Amino acid sequence: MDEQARIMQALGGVSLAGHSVQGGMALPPPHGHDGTDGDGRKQDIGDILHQIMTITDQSLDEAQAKKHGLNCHRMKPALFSVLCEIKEKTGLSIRGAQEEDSPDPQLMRLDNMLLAEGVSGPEKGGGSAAAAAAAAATGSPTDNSIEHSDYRAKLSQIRQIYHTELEKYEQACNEFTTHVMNLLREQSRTRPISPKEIERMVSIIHRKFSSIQMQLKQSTCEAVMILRSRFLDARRKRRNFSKQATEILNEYFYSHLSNPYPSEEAKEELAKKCSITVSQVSNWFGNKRIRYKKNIGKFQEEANLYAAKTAVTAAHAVAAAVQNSQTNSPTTPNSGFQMKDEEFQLDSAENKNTLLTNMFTGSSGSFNLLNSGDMFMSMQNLNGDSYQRAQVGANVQSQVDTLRHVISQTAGYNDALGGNPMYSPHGLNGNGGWQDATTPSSVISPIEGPGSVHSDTSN
DNA sequence: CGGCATGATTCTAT
DNA sequence: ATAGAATCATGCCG
Repeated sequence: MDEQARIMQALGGVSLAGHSVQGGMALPPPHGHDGTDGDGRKQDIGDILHQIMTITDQSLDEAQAKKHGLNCHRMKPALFSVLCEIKEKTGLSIRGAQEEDSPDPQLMRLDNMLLAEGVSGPEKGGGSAAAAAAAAATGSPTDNSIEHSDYRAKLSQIRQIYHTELEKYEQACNEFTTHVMNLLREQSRTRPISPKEIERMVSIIHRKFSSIQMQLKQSTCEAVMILRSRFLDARRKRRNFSKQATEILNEYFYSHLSNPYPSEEAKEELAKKCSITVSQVSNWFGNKRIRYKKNIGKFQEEANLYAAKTAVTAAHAVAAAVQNSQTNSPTTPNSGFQMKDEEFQLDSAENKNTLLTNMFTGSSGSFNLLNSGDMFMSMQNLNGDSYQRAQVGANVQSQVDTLRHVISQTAGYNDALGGNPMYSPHGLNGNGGWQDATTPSSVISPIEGPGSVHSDTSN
């Protein structure tokens, strides 16, 4: 554009002095220069070219002075009228080139996509905090923002680049437009330029710049598409959870075998613990429940393993609790989870219940896992026998009753244990479904007294 | 490479 | 909206 300006200036400044062409308008060749003396003409052209080439050497003042000189030239009005006349004749053909600027469908598509992807349009994010807020606003909890944080971060990066570039282009466009308009206005003193033409020139410039913008938008769209596909691929690609994560999930599953439906809070906690998403936790439990149910026998070993693990964990916890019982306020050991909801505390109590039962039945060293309600349930299902809860319940019950007393004096688990002395395994019923499947274990009535028979015992 | 394990997705029923 | 069930697709291991 510098060049263009220079040339325009050169033409405006030089052409009249050189008695030649001005402002791109064709003039009839001056008389006497009809090719008879080729050398002289070449000389003239050479002069003009030289002047054009050296125009940059002129100072601004020099150029202004020259321009002023031209404007004041006595022949200027005459030339101007000639130019007007010529323009009258040629103007029509120029008009024909005018076209309506209909909205480009491709550009519209790009715009729509950028808008849909949140690249253009109102500020939807930018920062991760804002992204999280947006996720929360759309109704999806923290899950989405975690899952998509990487995607969002990349998207916001693209967005930022896009806006920076767009701004740059707009600025450049405005600058150039202003410059051209000034030039044209300036030139309108020496040649006829209507405001409409200036307008047209501006629209041409804008079109050129919008085509550049379109390229930018296209590139941005491509970047978003690539990001998207990569993100989706990554999501589709299955990666096994870490061993630790699987362990944590299994621990929870088997310690809540009676009702393996973690609450939202529990899921979030598990997700955090396992460094996975909440939906992954949900998937895992969904898969686990169904696969466990399908083939309990296959999972028996695993169940035993985790029950033992849970018991050991609880053993440490209770041992600590008993040790500290004299001095400490009640603590809530909870199998490694930092759960604070009532439901989980109850389950923790269940674990202790198992442990203490084992301890008091003399099965030191190896745990009598069958005394765990959940484990019992597992065996029952494995054998396909009817659930003889009452018998075993009584067996456990006597021990638990003893223990309740001890515990109530030591760690303050009175409520939890008192509420569920039977260990109430809301387990698989005859139909192969978990009893009270949709009811969190926390709803296990704390009012039920010892020996009361839970409704699901009939299964 | 085959077969099983497992995480994800989809469809259906509630 | 959620769980169950079926299914897909990939990871892993012998």
